[in-house]
Amino acid sequence: MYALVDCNNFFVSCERTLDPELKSRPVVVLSNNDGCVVSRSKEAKDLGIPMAAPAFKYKEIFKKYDVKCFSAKFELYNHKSQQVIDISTAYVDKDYEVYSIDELFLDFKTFKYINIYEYCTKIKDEILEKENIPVSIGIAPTKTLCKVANRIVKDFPEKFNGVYILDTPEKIEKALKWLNIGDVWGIGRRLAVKMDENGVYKAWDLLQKPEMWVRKIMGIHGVRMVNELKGIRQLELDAPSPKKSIAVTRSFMEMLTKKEDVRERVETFGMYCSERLRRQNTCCKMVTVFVQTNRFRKDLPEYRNAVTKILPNPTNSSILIGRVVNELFDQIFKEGFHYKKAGVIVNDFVPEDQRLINLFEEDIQNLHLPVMKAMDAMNKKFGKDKVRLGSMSGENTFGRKRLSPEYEAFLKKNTLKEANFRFH
DNA sequence: TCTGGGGTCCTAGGACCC
DNA sequence: TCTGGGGTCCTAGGACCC
Repeated sequence: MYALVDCNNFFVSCERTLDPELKSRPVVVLSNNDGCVVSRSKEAKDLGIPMAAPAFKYKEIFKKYDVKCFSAKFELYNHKSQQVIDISTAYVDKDYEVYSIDELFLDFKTFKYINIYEYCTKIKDEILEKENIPVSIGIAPTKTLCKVANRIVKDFPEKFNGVYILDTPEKIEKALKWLNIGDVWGIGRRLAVKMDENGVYKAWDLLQKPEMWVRKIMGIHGVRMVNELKGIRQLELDAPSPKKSIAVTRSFMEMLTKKEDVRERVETFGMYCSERLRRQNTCCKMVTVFVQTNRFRKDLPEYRNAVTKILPNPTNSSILIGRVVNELFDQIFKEGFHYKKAGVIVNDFVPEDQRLINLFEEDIQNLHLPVMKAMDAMNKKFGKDKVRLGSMSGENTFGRKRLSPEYEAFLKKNTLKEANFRFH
């Protein structure tokens, strides 16, 4: 059996660990620029605030019901995430997969004589007691069914007390006849529409369709999904793997019109990409830069463009990537537009020590690397962006509201102790 | 006035090889 | 009139996830 440990409205729960007053009140966490709702407490969900709701459209509701709003604090969430991972994985040794910032799978294949339900209840209780984070645990023979079990826990809180196990064909059938097809893991908006058009409303209905049909409509994913729902394992635990692409992209609080302002932003994004490359000891062979205007402002001229360069030599030097970013930026920037968003994406990675060097180009990556690593070490010790390149302003042009005293204290305590995290 | 950010995988089609 | 057969690699776009 697998178990899926899933933190309940994770970012909101993290906020509640800083301020117990928030308990049982409506709380939401907002994205960058305080633009969208990205986490909602149960009370906020009950008010009808949807996921990804633009905050400005819900101002009235926030005010009327005194919904507490917070800007996202990723240092905190990553830290809490690691605590939850540490507690959970102590129960299974090596058989786990960190699936996202708030979810992990545990594998109980080597546990023959324990009561998994009781065991998971202990995990849940320990996380709540030590970290003050409520979690739901779904147990089942396949990952996809774990998702179903987890859903059941969340939808019937008074009935299942945080843990549910799908361990018999009868329970599985009942669950699949209950679950809407759109809520199956792997069915997104597009597929949900197609399913509806073909009379597939519940997860169970999908199992009644011929394999050829599933294959045609959904591809190989669909065939695997059906088997997983039947309890036949198709998805194993994935080992942690280095990333295949890294992106740093931001919307700006205010639209930018000056070329040099936008340039400063993309250069900074390039440096963050370089830092993350060095953190996993890889170099990239491709760099992409994009810029775009505000797609919601139909009254202003729209422009979006992106350009990619294949590097002569793989690198993770902030200086070299910065140069490329500059060059690409000059190619696509056009005067006369109001820019709202920009980003840098790097991909096509090779390990730092296995680079193939172009015969005809000078290779200066190795000259830069010691300086870069020294910079990284200092920033790790003294805090993000303390040592930076001259082209970075060191200021974020996106807004984050004033931080609470509890959070300032948290940051201070954790400056020297970088949370060991990995974005999914 | 105000609309997030960061990933992965699959597939079809084109370019190219012998 | 008749126009092979079998591959690989790359890319863009679409779908999904959190």
